[in-house]
Amino acid sequence: MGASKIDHFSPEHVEMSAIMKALGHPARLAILEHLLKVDSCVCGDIVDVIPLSQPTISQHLKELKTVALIKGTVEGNSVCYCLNENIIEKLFTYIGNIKSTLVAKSSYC
Amino acid sequence: MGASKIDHFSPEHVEMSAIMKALGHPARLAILEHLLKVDSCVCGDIVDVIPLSQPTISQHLKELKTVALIKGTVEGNSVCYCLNENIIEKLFTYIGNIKSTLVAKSSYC
DNA sequence: TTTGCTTATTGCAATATTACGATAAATATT
DNA sequence: AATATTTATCGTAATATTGCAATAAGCAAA
Repeated sequence: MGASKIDHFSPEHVEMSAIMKALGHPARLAILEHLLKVDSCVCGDIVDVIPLSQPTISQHLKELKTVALIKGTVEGNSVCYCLNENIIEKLFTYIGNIKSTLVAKSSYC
Repeated sequence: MGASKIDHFSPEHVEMSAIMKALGHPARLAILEHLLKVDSCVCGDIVDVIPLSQPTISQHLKELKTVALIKGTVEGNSVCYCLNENIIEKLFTYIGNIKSTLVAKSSYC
């Protein structure tokens, strides 16, 4: 096969894993942090900052957009990208739940 | 090409993205949550709980082990898997930093 | 030591990802 | 209108991932 059998898993697992997967590439984490660092959302400069070609960056941005980790709004000639706080929050909450359940549990091996 | 040019990115981005990538599959999230739910670490039953074959589960476990999200200790016949709190904590901290920076920033588009 | 049980590995097919050159599409400027 | 600028898409090659049947490897009893 090759494709993951996502129909066998819960919607929450499918959604969360898609978000994690989108963050599962150093370039996409670098894009995320760049968007965080830069004050304005004007974002053609991502290509200048990250050592990958313009088409590749565009593709990575698309993947981040697909899971709604970022939003992009057209602004004249260029496109302004910025982070979507909601999705980051969702991810934070999910990991936080795992963490606290784990701490409460304290059965190790 | 095809392989990601990880040598172009910071060690932190490489490490964090590897952890995220390991969680970027519904089966691996399901494994994680199962380990969290079950009180004992005795874990041959993952195969019974998740609708994938034994070799596939074994492979997913290996990926989680590679990034140290889980630990596995041999226990007689079987292997006992459990979560590694440190890595979960690390992930939580990383996302938390992004989140709080984002909140403090409040420049949207 | 043979048998059974549990987990890992191998080999392979199907599919997905990564990366980029070439090119298109859309808007700005001249 | 012609040109420049910016971003997206297409096409393609290289590599990685996903999944499983078959099989190996390791240990526990009998």
